[in-house]
Amino acid sequence: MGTQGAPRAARYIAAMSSGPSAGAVLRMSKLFLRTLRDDPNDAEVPSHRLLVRAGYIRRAAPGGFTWLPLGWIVYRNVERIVREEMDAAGFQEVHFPALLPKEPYEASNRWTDYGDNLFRLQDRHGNDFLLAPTHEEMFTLLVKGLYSSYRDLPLSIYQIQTKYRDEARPRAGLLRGREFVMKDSYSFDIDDAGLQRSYDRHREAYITLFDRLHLPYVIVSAMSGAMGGSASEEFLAPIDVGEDTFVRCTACDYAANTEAVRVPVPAAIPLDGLPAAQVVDTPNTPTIQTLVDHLNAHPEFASPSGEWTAADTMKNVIVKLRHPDGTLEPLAVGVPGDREVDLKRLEAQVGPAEIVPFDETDFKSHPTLVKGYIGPGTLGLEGSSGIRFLIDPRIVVGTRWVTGANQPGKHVIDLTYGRDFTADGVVEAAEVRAGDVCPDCGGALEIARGIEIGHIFQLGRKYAEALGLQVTDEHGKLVTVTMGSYGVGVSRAVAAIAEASFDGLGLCWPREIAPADVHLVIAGKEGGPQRPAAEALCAELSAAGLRVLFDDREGVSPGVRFKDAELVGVPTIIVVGRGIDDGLVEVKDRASGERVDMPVGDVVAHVSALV
RNA sequence: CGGGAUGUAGCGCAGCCUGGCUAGCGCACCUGCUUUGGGAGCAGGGGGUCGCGGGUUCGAAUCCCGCCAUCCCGACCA
Repeated sequence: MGTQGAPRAARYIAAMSSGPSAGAVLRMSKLFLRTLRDDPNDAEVPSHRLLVRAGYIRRAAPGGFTWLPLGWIVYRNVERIVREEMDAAGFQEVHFPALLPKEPYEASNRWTDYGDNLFRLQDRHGNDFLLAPTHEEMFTLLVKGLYSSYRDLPLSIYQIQTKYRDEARPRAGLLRGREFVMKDSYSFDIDDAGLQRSYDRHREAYITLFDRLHLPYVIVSAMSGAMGGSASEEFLAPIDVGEDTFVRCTACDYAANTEAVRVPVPAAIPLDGLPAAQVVDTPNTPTIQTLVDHLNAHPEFASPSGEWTAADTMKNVIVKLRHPDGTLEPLAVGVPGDREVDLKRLEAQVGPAEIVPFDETDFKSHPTLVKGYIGPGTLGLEGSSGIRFLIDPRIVVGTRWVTGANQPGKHVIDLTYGRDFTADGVVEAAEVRAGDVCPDCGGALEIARGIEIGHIFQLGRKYAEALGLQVTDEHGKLVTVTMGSYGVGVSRAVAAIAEASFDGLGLCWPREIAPADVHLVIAGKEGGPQRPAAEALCAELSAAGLRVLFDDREGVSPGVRFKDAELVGVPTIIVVGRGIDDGLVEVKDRASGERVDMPVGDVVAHVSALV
């Protein structure tokens, strides 16, 4: 990505204000650091385990961590890189409070839509406040207060800020806390084309950013969830401890969050000549498996393919939607019987409503529903139950199904969509499986896990409308601004980088992220030539602008020093040991484990070339 | 929010079932001596509201009740 003149100045300023402290020396004899020999009991994922063991972070609260000196250096390196790339893209930094009044969030409905994940509190007067989970409302109001013309747009501004979410279950250390740092940007444009350009600029900036952070990523189509809005993509680091499940095509570059996967719609089948639907006795078959077994055990029910399978059946699942205003609405979902309804996918489609189970009491209040034998006849807004009925996209005109006949012990065979039944709409709620068909190329999909490290949204006009952000266009008419929002988990990125780079010995940082360029180790008898030689080398490295972590501790055995150096994960380890009598020191690459002896006089040039 | 497990020194753990001396071990820490290329040895030492609150008992780390926290699996979410 190219950088123009003006951004370069911004880059310089950012580097000056929070730069990587060229030439800094951290002496381990003085450093506030204690490494742990054992894994902390409560840490499960590698990044959490190693960051605690290596003395980078320490748990301070449920879902909250204290950064120790090494960790804080690493954190600031990540933050600096994020800032530099935002500035380079021409975005401007602002900073909001985290503690905010409720009113803007009431205007956007997020005070309620965000649910229990929002930290709410009151001041001494009983006024409601929140600890912001993201800042769409505040950015919108800020722009509204200052700008009023199309001439001022486009605009993209960002902040790097502590965010709060009352997670049901904080876990995995830095990967999911209740307090975390996020970079959030917002774009403001006059029209959809402008929004698309702003979105694309952020997308490009994120690609540059994550490349620079040495984070592997997959860009997947996503749902926008509680943020509202339409187009949305996630940057996922494909790492198994991640909590996001996504699919990717094994043949083309299609990738999507499971919630956003679109099922290819099959072609309709002509209705002419299809067999008529018939109601048949299927006693004691309330589940798909019992139904399929029964059909196969009775030859009079001839299957078109020779043998009945769950895929020949249609399963109708009833749930309730709880809308943000608290009202409950029953909803029927029809999916092929060989697939479960994925409640997460369903919820993503019907948001902001939540899914709650349809229980025995609900069945009693809907007497036309026969549990285990529910079928389209009773479903639908026009049906006898009046329950809205949504179906899987695979159920197209001409497809035939075995499904409930709305009588105990009876099913209907060859019930044909478009002839015998219809639905109120289509919904993507069936589970996604490995091997499913790619909607782009028809290849096979695979399922993988990832850590969400970035998320970009085209919000559209939701917030601008709710909060009245309008500007005059070139004709002097008021138009509502369209917005985008773009997040990067900064503190999470530290853990994600650790996850992407650690090995069996410890952390293994990319150089620009690492707390130092070199880890200088003294390995020799106290009083021997090693210490003075190491001190001299340390001074030279520092003078050359290299950041040095210097293990100058006394009375520490070489084994401990080596283990600590590997655990801490600085990319280059220099050992001043027994070779010093011949003027040699050992230079080891942390990642590859390669070590070479070289004349002490060559070290500065060697390491400088790596940086 | 459901199911399970756990909570004892900075970290890792034993003790609890079957209540009873001063609550113990390893690592880490302090002192001394030895050791110095892969988490050293010996000797001595400091450090504990046994998660919190209530109860039973002559007596509670141990038994009972409640709460909190942590981890795992679900549910939910950046």
